Amino acid sequence: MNNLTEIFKEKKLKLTPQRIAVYKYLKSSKEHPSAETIYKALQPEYPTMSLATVYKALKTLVEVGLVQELNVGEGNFRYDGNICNHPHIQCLSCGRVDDIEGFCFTDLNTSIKQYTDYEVLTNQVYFYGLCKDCKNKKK
Amino acid sequence: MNNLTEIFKEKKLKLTPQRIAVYKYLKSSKEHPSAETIYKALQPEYPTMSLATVYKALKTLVEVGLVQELNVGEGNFRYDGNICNHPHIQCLSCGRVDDIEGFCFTDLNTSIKQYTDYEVLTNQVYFYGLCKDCKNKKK
DNA sequence: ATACCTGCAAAGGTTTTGCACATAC
DNA sequence: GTATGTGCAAAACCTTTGCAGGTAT
Repeated sequence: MNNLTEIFKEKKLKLTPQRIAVYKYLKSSKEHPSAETIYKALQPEYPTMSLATVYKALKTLVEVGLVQELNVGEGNFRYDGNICNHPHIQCLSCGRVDDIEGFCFTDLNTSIKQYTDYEVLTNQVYFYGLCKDCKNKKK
Repeated sequence: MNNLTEIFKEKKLKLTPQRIAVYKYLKSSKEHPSAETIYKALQPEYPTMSLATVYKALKTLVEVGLVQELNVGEGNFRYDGNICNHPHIQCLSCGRVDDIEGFCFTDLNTSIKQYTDYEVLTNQVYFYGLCKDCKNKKK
């Protein structure tokens, strides 16, 4: 939350209730929600906020580096309030997306250098499988 | 090409000129084209083929495992005729997508097991950076 | 006071769908 | 001959945009 205030002040962006709400929601959630999901979740508390505003707030937050955009290949984007570089895993059965903690792939950028003539800057690693619940249901 | 014939026969799918053209194009290309790109590329030789048919052909090819779908986070899908599990890299400047060869991440599924309660099945690894051409242009 | 942001509605881009006709088997 | 696939147009999604009015600084 302090990050938000500082960075917005520094970049001369306005700290509106809508932007705060979106950021707060992302910081408190581990669900990697889509814009639509965020919009619906904030609806009760911010009934007048529009979906377009959610999209605009997300774009701004991504631009200033407070939030990261994920694309697990569903045809839409998801957002993550945790900006440190960590892999994600999606359940092929129920679609939920979880963080994988304790494993950092930043060093991969270095290991991959010898296999490409690109200047490697970042990476995204996605795993796919079956979550605990869906595994149990199958039994 | 033999794969295509065999698998389609086995799954009782029809081997139409359109499906063959899409598959052949993907096998011959290293560009990881989108549906639109494939459609335009095949236009001269198949002027009556519709974009919807390209989409349907791609869906079928992905379903039977002859082609893989990529999502580098552009808001659309790209397709790859090379189905073995390899990482991709996209240029943040010009948007091109290249294969990274000589590096296989299948063993990552095993190494990641201790960090998640999912049953890990597959993964997708994307790198982002600057390609040779764009690096040189900047100088 | 004013530059920036919101909310609405409309537009833009990608992918899917329904249906009549065509074609691979 | 029949089930499946194609081509067209329309629809369904997700995301962006333009603009008038509102608000944080």
